[in-house]
Amino acid sequence: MQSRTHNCSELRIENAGESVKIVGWMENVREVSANLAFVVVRDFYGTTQVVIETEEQMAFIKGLNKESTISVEGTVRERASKNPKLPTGDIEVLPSKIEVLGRCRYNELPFQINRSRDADEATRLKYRYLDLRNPEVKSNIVLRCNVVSALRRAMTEHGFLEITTPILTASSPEGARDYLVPARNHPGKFYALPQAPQQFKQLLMTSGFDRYFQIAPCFRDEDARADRSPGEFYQLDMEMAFANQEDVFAVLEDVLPPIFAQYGKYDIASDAPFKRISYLDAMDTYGSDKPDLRIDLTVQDATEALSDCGFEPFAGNTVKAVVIPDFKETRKFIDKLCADVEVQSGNKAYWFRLDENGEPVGGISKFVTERKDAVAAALGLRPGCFVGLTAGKKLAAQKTAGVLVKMAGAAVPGHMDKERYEFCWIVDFPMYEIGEESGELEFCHNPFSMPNGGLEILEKVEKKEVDPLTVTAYQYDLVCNGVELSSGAVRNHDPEIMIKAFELVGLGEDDVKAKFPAMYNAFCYGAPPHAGIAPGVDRMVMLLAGEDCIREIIPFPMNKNAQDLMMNAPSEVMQKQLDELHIALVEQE
RNA sequence: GGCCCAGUAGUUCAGUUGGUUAGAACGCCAGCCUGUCACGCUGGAGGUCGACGGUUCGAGCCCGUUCUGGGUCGCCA
Repeated sequence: MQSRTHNCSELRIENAGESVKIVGWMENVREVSANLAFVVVRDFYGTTQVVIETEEQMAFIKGLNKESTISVEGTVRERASKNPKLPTGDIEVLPSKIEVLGRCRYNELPFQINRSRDADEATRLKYRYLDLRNPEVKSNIVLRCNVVSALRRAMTEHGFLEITTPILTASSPEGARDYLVPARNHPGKFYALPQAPQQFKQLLMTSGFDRYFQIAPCFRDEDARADRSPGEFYQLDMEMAFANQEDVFAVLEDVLPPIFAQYGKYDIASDAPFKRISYLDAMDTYGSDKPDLRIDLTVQDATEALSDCGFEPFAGNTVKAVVIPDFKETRKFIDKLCADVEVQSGNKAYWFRLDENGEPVGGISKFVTERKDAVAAALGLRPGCFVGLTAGKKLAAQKTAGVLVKMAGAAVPGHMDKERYEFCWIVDFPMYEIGEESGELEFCHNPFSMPNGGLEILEKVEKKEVDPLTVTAYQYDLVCNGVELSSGAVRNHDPEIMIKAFELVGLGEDDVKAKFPAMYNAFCYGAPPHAGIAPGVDRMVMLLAGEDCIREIIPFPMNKNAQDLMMNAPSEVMQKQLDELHIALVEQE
């Protein structure tokens, strides 16, 4: 006989009378009397009820712990009392033979399978193979498979070739901390795991491949966040030759909406073309370069109206305001909102309200009362308005206000249309910035991006005709519901412009050659203009699943400290291994 | 590395101003129950209150240190 004739979600009333064999985990036993019990068998596909009517079988089942795997041969029959809530609720299997396939040796599990999501996370991760038995947990992994498969299909249909690039490669001088791999045959030298296939894909373009993509593993040794797993993650990495920003946008605007519509928790996704917002506008209006366009609140400037009002934290600072009309929430609600903003942003938020007569009340209202008419005019206030305020250097005030917008949007009723996916492109990122530590001009993002204006604009900067801080790059982010899904750029494929871009930050041709030898050399042999982007697969699946924590959509996640509690990684290794790799450990202080 | 939150039964949690034997639900074990499906009923076992130190006649509760986990800032070309 076959190992099974049907899976656990297949049998229906039409199968009544058939001889079948099902296999799966013994999820539950409902013992109704001394010689009547119901056994729920669960496999990947669903559950099927097995009815126990003989004393012999009853004794056998009672000797088994739940979560053991069993096979059941028997006859399908119509249930005496049906369960309309289950697909297989009309039938049950009357067994002729029950076998144990894998005994569960424990009658108590670390957590109950169907409630594993409530359990302590460290325990879930240690027993991830049990956690994943929970259909609710498993479904996110299934979703991930479906999304990756759909992305592959769509990219292939758009003429992209999937090409794999090396995992063991060279350490890159800039960017995140690398994961290093000691080279056994080269004492003192190291490979690095790629932070992204960035240089390889640009080299593919230079090699004459026209459209490349890859579901690429990326490795960065940086600390975790709720939406950022430590160590490793996946990107839908893509690059197009002879392409500009619009070409890249067109591909993703074609590929993503159908996938979001089909696999997303919410049915509505933005139509193409997605809204485009310049970086500076995004920071001014939303206090964030990843705005959540489902929220209707925005940031206003209140520096002129309030910086000299006598409230110490505002003095000499930029002040930003988030106004919420017809505000009905309690003092307790406001305090929690401000506390949450502080935790999230690292900066304090302040507030006052206008009562029904338009008088400032609560929070810092005593600093506002004298100038209430001017403030109301500047911010467009009406009686009943709540005014959230942030202050600091311009960027800090903006970012804190941005956090306030997102938190208030989510918490105050009526300001967020949650059940949808709102995409936007953030464009025109600045090419340069003044580094906070160095005080010198530095690259804002990566140095591979083409400046808007090309060589000409850089020469003008050199001649002091143009402020370098006003130069923008063909650098863009794709944002969905306040999540940075993706970052990309039109690349700088011209060695001359590359050198000029480096010269402006005090570097030169030698630095370009030293830092990116392969790419620089390759570009000297005739490179196509090219552009690309790399949407994060994990973040995308997180959005589609409606999960707030990245670990929920990763099959075997690490904890926040980059440990795999199930595999016990990282772990110590044998001295022999260290010797082979020419590694000597020193005592840490 | 900084800051915030949490740690009490196998699991999720409650625990009053510091005061008798630390409770509930689920799970587990036993008994009962002939159509359950979150089965039901009765009973039972199960605790170094994360660890260490302190204050006190007395600490799950207060103080200090520390460990673990999560969140966040820094970091993430």
